[in-house]
Amino acid sequence: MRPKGKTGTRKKILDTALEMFSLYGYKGSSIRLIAKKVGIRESSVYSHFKSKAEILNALITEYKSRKVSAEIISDKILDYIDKPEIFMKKFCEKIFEQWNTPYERRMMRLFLIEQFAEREGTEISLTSFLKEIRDVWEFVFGQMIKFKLIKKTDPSLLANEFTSVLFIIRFEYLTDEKGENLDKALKLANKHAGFFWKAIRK
Amino acid sequence: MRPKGKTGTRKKILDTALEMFSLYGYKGSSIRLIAKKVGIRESSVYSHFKSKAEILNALITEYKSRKVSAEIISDKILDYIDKPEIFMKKFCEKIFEQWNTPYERRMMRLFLIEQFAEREGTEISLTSFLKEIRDVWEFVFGQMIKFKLIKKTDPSLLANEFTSVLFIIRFEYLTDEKGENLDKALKLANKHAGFFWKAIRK
DNA sequence: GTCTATAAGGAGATAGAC
DNA sequence: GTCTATCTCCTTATAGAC
Repeated sequence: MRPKGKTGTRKKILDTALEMFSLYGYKGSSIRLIAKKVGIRESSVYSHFKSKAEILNALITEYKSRKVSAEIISDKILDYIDKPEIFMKKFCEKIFEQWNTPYERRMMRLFLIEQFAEREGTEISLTSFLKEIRDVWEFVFGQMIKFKLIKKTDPSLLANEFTSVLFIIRFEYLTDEKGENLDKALKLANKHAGFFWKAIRK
Repeated sequence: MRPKGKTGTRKKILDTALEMFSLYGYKGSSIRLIAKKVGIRESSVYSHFKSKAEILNALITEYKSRKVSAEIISDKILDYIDKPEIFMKKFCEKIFEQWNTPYERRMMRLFLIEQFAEREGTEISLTSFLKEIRDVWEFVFGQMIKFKLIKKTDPSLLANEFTSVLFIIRFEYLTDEKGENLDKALKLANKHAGFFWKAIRK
C-alpha cells in the first residue's frame, strides 16, 4: 500500500535536509551529512533527487502548496467575528500554535536564511510569507468596518499594523529549536491584541 | 600618517567580506573570492586575519561597538518631544535614512542570515538588534506619559508596538541591495506613526 | 605584506555492480 | 534503491621566498 516506488527514504531525506538547512543554511549543509543522518550513502540520495538544489526546490514547492491561515479563520473562531477583541485573541492562539510546529519553525528559518541568496528557479522572499496572512486580515478588518464594529480606517493599514507585531514576536521566538517559549509568545500576542483593540474600537 | 602597519587592506577585506557574507552567507563566501575581489592572493588574507571566522568576528564586534539610535534621539528632534506625532515621524525619517546605508543594510542581512547558525565566541541574535531601539522608545514613551502627553499605558508595550512595525518595514525593503525604495518605506513608516499617534493620544 | 606552492580534506556528482 | 569506488573541483590554511 505504499505510494509507488517509495520506501519512505525520499521523505526522510526531505525532513533531514530541512532540519539541516534551517540550522546551517543551504550551503552549510552537505549531502554527505544528510545521507549519513538518513542512514544511507551519499550516492543513494541521487536516486531520489538529481541534485542538491532539487532538494531545496522540493521543500519550498511543497511548502508553498499548503494554505493554512485562511483555514484558521474559517475555523470555529468565526463565531466571534462580531466580537473583534476575542476574535483577534483567538486567532493569535491558533496561529502561534501552528507556527510552533517544528516544520513551520524550520521553514520560516530557512526562508529567513536563504531569502537573500540569488537562486535560479525557486523564489524565496519574506514578503510572500507576510502577504498571505496580511491579506486575510485586510479582508477581516474590511468586514469589521462594514458592520461598524470598529472605526473606519484603511483596512490594509490595519492589517499591516496588526500582523507586523505578530511576526516580530514570531521571529524572536524562532531561535529556540524546541519551541518551548510558546507561552511567552502567546502572552505578548494577547497584550498586543488588547492594545490593538483599544486603538480601533469605536 | 597611516595607522601603524596598515595599508588599508584590512579594511578592504572587511568591506568585501561583509558584502559577500550578506549576499551569500558566511559558508557561501570563500576566502578565495574575497581575496580576488580585494585584489590580493588568498594567502595574503592570513596576514590580516588568522582565520575566516576571525573576519566574521571582527565585523560583528566592530558593529556592536557602535551606538546610534540614542544619538538620533538626542539630535535636533528632541525639540519636538512635546509634540509626539511630529517626534515619531521625525524619528522614522532619521532612522530609515540611517538604516538605508549599505553598511547597515548588509549588517542587518548578515544578522538575519547567520543568527541561527551555532557559532563559538560571537553571539548573533535578532533580539539584540531590536532591543537597542526598543529601549530608547520605552524611555521616550515613559517621559511622554510622565508629562501627560499620551494615555497612561505600559511603556514597554508601547515601545514594542511602535518599533515592531518599523522593523517589518525595514525587513521588507532589505532585499534590494541598492536601497532604492527608501521613499516607499518612509511613506509606510509615516502612516504607521500617524495611526499610532491616534492610538495613544489622550 | 604579498607572493608561489602546496598540503589535506570536503564538496557535489557519476558509473556500474548487486 | 542501495552500495563501493572514483572523479573533479573547491575549501581553509600553512611554509617559506622576496
